[in-house]
Amino acid sequence: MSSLSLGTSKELFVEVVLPRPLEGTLTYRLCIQHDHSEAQNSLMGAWVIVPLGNEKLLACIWSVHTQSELAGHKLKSVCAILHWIKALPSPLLQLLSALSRYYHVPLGEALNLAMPRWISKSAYILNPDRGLKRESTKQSEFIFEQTQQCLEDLKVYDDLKGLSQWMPLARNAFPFYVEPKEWSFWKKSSSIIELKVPQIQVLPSFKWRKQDSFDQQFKERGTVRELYHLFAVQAEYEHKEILSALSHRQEKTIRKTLRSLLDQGHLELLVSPAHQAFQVTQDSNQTLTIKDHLKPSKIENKAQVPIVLSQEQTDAVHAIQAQKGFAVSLLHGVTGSGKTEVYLELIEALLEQGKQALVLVPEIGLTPQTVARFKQRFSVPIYAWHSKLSPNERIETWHHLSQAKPCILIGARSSLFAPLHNLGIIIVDEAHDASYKQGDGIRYHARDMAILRASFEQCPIVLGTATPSLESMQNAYLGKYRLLELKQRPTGATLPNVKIVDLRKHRAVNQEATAITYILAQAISERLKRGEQSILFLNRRGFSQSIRCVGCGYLFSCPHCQLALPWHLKSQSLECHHCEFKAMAPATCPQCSADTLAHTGRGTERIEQQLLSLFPKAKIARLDQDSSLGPQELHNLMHSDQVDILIGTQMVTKGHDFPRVTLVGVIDADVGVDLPDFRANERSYQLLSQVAGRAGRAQLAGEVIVQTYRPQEERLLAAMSHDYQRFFLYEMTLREVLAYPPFSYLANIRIQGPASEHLDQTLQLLSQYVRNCPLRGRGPSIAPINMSRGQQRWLIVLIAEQRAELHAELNKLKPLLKKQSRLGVRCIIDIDPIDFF
DNA sequence: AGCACGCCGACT
DNA sequence: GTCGGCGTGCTC
Repeated sequence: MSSLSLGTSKELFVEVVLPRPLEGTLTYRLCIQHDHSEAQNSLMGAWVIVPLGNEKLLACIWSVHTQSELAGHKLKSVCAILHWIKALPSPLLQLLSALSRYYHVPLGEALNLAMPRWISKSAYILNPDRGLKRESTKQSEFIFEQTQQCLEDLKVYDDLKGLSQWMPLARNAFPFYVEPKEWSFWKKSSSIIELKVPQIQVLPSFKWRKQDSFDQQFKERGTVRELYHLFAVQAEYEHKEILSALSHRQEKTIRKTLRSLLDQGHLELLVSPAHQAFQVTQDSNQTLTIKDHLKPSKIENKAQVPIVLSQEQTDAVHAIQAQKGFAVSLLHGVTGSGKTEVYLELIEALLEQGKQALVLVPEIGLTPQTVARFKQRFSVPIYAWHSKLSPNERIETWHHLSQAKPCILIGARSSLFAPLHNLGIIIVDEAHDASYKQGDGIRYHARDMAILRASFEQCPIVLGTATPSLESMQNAYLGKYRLLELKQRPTGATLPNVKIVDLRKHRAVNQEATAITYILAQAISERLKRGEQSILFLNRRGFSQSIRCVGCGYLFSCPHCQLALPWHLKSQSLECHHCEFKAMAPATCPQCSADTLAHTGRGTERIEQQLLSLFPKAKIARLDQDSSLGPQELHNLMHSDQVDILIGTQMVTKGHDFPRVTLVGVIDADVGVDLPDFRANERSYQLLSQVAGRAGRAQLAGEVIVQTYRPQEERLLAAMSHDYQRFFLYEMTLREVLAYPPFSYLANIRIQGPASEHLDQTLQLLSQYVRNCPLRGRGPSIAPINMSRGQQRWLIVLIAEQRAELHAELNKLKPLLKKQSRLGVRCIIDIDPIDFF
C-alpha cells in the first residue's frame, strides 16, 4: 500500500450484510483513522451506512480484512459507522448465519431479525459524496457549483461535520436555526441525505470557544447578551439547559442567535454519545433508576421469606450448574412442581457472576405476570421484549442490554435476537408451546434457535415443560440433553381426581344445556353451593361450529376458505376464523329455502348461554379471543370471587394460578384430533394435561371431569393419569411406524399467489420435481384454506430420513423457487413445519 | 427487495 | 417511428 504516510490512516475491506435478500455479503472499502489493532475486532458486527445502487442503507459489518480479491475494482466505501449503536455480539452473528443456512433464508433477510429498527421519522446526514467529482452533465455541474456555494455559506459546516460523525439528525433536532429555504436547498443539492436509520435522542450542547475575547456586541443586545452572561458562568451547556435558562425568550430567537454565534465561530457544537443520553431518561414505573443499574451491581435476593427448594429442585439446580459451558437441560416437571423456582435459583447464581439471563416465554399475554414474579425477587433491571414495545422503550432496552450489566430479559420469540452482550443462561419456559414456531416471515423455531444461540454463547440452556415435545424427549433419551424430572408438587397439593364421562352413554342434563352431562352439571352445582370456582374448557370459540340446514344438509362455509363458518352470538353473524370474511345468517336456507336451519357443534359462547340457563344465579365469565377480558382483569375477577364459573378456550390453560378452582370440566376432549396433522394427538395431550393441572393447586382438592366420545384413546388416558411416559411410548410407536418426526425430518413448500399461468407452471414443475425426488414427498395439493381475492395456496411436504439429505434437496430446488417467486408466485420453504394447512 | 436494462407489441 | 409491458440479472 502506497498511502501509509504516517500510519494514521488505514484502508480496510469489510464484508457487509445488507437488509436485502442477498445470499452473501458485499465488500466495501473502509478507511479508519487510527491503526489500533483492536479496531478490527470492534468493527465486527458494527452498524454502518453503505451505498447500494442509488440508496443508502443501514447494514452490518460481518468481517474485516486487510486485503480483498476485489481490491482495485469498483468497490464503494462505507459512508459512516454508527458507533453509538453497539455492534452485534459475535454469537448473534453466528446465530444469524446458522439460521440463514438452516431455514434457507438469505443472510440479508436473517439480518432483519436482529436489526435495530426503531426508526422514528426521517433522519438526515451530511452527504459523504458531496464535493466529490460527479459525472459532468451540464445539469449536475450546475448543482455541483451551487452546492459548493451553499457550503461556503454554511459556515457551521465544520461544526456539523464534527457533530455528525454521521450522526443522523431529525430536522427538528438541529439545535440551531435553519432557514426553511436553506433546508430545502440542502436537500435539493444533496448536501444532506434523508435516511431511514435507527434514530436516537440527540443531546447537543454548546461550548464557548474564546473565553477571553468578548466582543462589544455581546454586551449590548438582548438575547446575545443573555447568552454571553450564561457562558461567562460556565463554558458548556446542553441545548436544553440554554432553552430553559432563557425560557422567557422565544425558542426560535434563541436558535437563531445560537446559529449566528456558531457562524461567527464563537460557539462550538458538541453532541453527547447516545447512550449517555439515555442515562437521564428513565422509566417511572421501573423500580430501579437507570443510574442505579450503572453502579457496580449488587445482586440481592429481595424475597422476604427465604426460599426453600425441595430436594428435587435442589438436585436439578445442582445438576445444571455442574455442567460447564454449553449444555441443554430438559426440565420435565408437572404443573405446580416448581420449575420457576429452579429458573430463579439458576439465574441468581449467574447474576452474581455478573452475567445476563434470557427468559423466553410463549406469548406476550403472560409476560406481565412473569415479569412481576422476577421483579419480586431480583433487584437487577428486568426488561420485557415484545412486539408491543414503543420505539422509545425499544431504544432504551436496546442500549441497556448493550451495557453488558447483569439483567434479566423476558420476552417472546423475537427476544432471541436481542443484543445481550454477556449472556449467562437461556431459559425456555413452556418449551413445548407451538407458538415458539414463527408462523409467517422467517419460519424459525425459537426453541431450536435458542439452543443454537446458547451453543455459540457457550452458556447453559434450560427447556422447562410439563409435556415435552416428542423431539425434545427423544433428544434427552439420546443423551443430547440432560433430563431432569420434577415429580412432586412442593406445596403438597395432590393431583386432582379424574372422571371420564363417555358421551355415548351419558345424556345431556336437559334440552337447554345439550353440551353438559348430568355428572358435570352436578359437580358444578356442588362447587356453587360450597362457594368454590369451576373452569370449563372447550377449545372452540364462537357460538356454534356452523349452521346447517336440517332439510337439505346445506352447511354455511367460508367462500374463501371452504371451511365451516362459525356463528357468533355477540355479532349475530357468521365469522370465518381464518380470514376476514363475515356475513349475516339468512333466515332461510339459501339452497332449499326451508326455514330448517340449525346450529351444529358448539363453541364457548354457546356453553356460556347453556350455563346461564342451567345456573341462572351463577356469576359466569368467558375467556377467548372474542371476549374482551384482559389477563389482569381476569386475575382480579377470579381472585375477588366475582366469578363462579369460567368458560374458555386454551387461553384458560395458560399461566394462571387460581387457588379457589376445584373443578375443571372439559366439555369436548375430542376437538382438534381429527385434523390432518400428525401432531394433533400430541397437541391434544398437551392441552388436556395443562387443563387437568388447573384444578386443586392449593389446599383444596381438585377434580377433573372430561366429556368425550373416545374414552379409550391413549392421549386422553395418559393426560388424565398424569402419565407422560405412557403417552410418549404410545405416540413414539405410531410415529416410528409412520416415519414421522422425530424419526424423520420435514419441510413444507408453500406455493401461493393469484391463479395464473405462472402458478400453473410452478405447480407443474414442482409436481414433476416431487415425482423424481429421492425423498418421500406429497403434493402439490391444494391447501384446505384458500385465501381471499382469488389467491390460491398449495402445499408440498418433503420427508427425509436425514437432515443433510433434506437440506441438499432444498438447495437444489431453491433456484427454481426463487425464479418462480419473482413471477408473482410466492414459494416459501418451511423447515420443521408445525402446521399443514 | 429495488432498479436498470433489454427486447417485443400497440399507439401519438 | 416511440411508449411501455414484463422477464432477467445485479447490486460491492
